[in-house]
Order: sequence, then C-alpha cells, then structure tokens
Amino acid sequence: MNIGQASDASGVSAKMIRYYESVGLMPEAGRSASGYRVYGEADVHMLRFIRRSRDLGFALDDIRLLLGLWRDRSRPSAAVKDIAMKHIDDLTAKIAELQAMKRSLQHLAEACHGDARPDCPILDDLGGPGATEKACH
Amino acid sequence: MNIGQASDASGVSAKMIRYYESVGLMPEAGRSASGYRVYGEADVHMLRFIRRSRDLGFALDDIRLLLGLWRDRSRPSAAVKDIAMKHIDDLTAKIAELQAMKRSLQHLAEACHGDARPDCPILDDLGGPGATEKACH
DNA sequence: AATAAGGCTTCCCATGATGGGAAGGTCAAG
DNA sequence: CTTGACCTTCCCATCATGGGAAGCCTTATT
Repeated sequence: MNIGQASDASGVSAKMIRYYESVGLMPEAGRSASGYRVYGEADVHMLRFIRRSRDLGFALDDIRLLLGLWRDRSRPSAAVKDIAMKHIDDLTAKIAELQAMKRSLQHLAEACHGDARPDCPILDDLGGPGATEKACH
Repeated sequence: MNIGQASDASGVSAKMIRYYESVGLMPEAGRSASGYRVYGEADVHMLRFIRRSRDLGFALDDIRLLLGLWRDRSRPSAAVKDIAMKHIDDLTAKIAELQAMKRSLQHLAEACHGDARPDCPILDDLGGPGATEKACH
C-alpha cells in the first residue's frame, strides 16, 4: 500500500502521515525499491487510532502516550483514564472560557440596536474604561 | 511614555505592542531622539481597546475592522453588530465542537473502571473500527 | 517505445498570536 | 563613571496543518 492508499484508508492526509512519521508518532515506514513509503493494515490501524484521538481533541503528545498504552497489553486502565480525565478538564476549561466570551458579547450585542445610527454599546464597551462584564449576573 | 509604561498602562505586553505596530494594527509610534518608541494617552486607549477585543476572542483582522469603526464616529451600529454576531456564531460553533468531544470522552471515561486491570474501553474505542459516538444518544 | 497523467519524494514557506532570548544601544541613580 | 534597568532589532519556537515547487516513478494510452 502506498501513502495515498493509506491516506484514503485511514482518513489521514498523506502530508500528515509523513509529518507523524517525522515527529516519531508513526514508526518509519518501509520503502519500496524506488523509495516510496509502504504501509500495511497495522499502519492503517494506527493511523485511524491517531485520527480518532485527534477528533477527540487530544494533542500529539497525549497521543504518543496513548499509543504507548495501546501497545502495552498489560497497562493499567487507570493510566489511560488519567489522560482522558485531564483532557476532559482542559476541554471544560476551554469551553467555560469561550462561553464567558460569548455571554459578554451577547449582552453587548443585545444592547446594540444594529441599525444606521452610530451609537453602539459594543464599541463603547471596547473603548471604555471598565471591565467587559460590568456588574453583570 | 515609553513602551514599558504603555504596556503597564494597557495590559498589553511590550512584545505585542511592537507586533501590533508591525502588522499595522497600531500606527507607527513616535520615536524619541534615541529611537525609543513614545506613546500618549490615545495610544494606551487604543491598546486597551485591542486588549479587550482580544479578551472577547476577536481575531486581529476583526479588531482591525472594529478599530476602523471605532474611529469613524458616523459608522452605522449595524456594521459593528454584524462583526459581533459573526463572532458569536464562531464561538457557538467552537463551543459545540468542544462539547461534542467532551461528551464522547466522558462516555468512554465512565465506562473505564480506571484501576490496575488492563481492559480499557477508551483504548478499545480509539483502536476500534466504529465511530466515536457508537449508537449513542 | 514514447508520452502523458498522476502519484510519490524532499524541501521550504505560511498560518495566528504569543513568548524567549541574544546582541547591543540608552538612561537614570548612585 | 559604573551599574542595572530599559529599550532596540532580529531570529527562533510554538501547534497542527496545508500549499507549492522541482524532480523522480509508475501506469496507461497512444
């Protein structure tokens, strides 16, 4: 299997497959006589693992750890759960941050009539002296 | 006022002040005889505007637009609100994406006993053939 | 057999916003 | 006049991904 086929089979772009190899996430691929990378089913399986992990938002460093645990048939499941729980915490924090932005912005947008008149509470707030969330909730 | 004082007064790092100048977000600062950047109150005001906009998650390109509208005393408030609403949409989409990740991960983590035993639904899912959200909700 | 199309290789560059750090000039207090 | 704090510019790193060029390889069609 060439890299294009491995890409199609795994959903990981050829560009990224080479990158994952270059950063040691994937082992060095075998090569054909002419220098083409050659992949097998196990490689596609690993690429899918990486892709699913990325879809869940894991960073490549986390995936490196997860791949190690995946290969180690005797790992304690607690080790995996730890990584997952930390990531859940990160996601929770990020979500809260974005929600705070959204809330502030929605308050401002509600106060802005959004027509041809020039007065605009949004700009007043951005340019104003106070905090974004002025004595709100 | 030197860059350090402007930084303290605005909450924007000196590094970023220079960067904002280099990308045309801030006008070129005046210089002292010895080449130091010199700032006034209006500059600090603008820097604070940028900082608050960043805190609300606006990209620098959006801030460029917002600054233009800020300066234009006769802008229609609708123009500002448009930018804000688009950003709210972006935030909403991003939040939904992260929440989907979190939900999937939480389901998997709940199913994982997280002890010394090696069997782990999280790794089973990552390595498995199906979709992350298997026939779930 | 020659040729064209398309896949593969490596290498460099760009993103967005930020920080780190080096090498060297400047200012103010002692 | 020295010392330390501040300023300058320039380069590099992040994180994961894509774009594109130059050149080689393979396959299919004339």
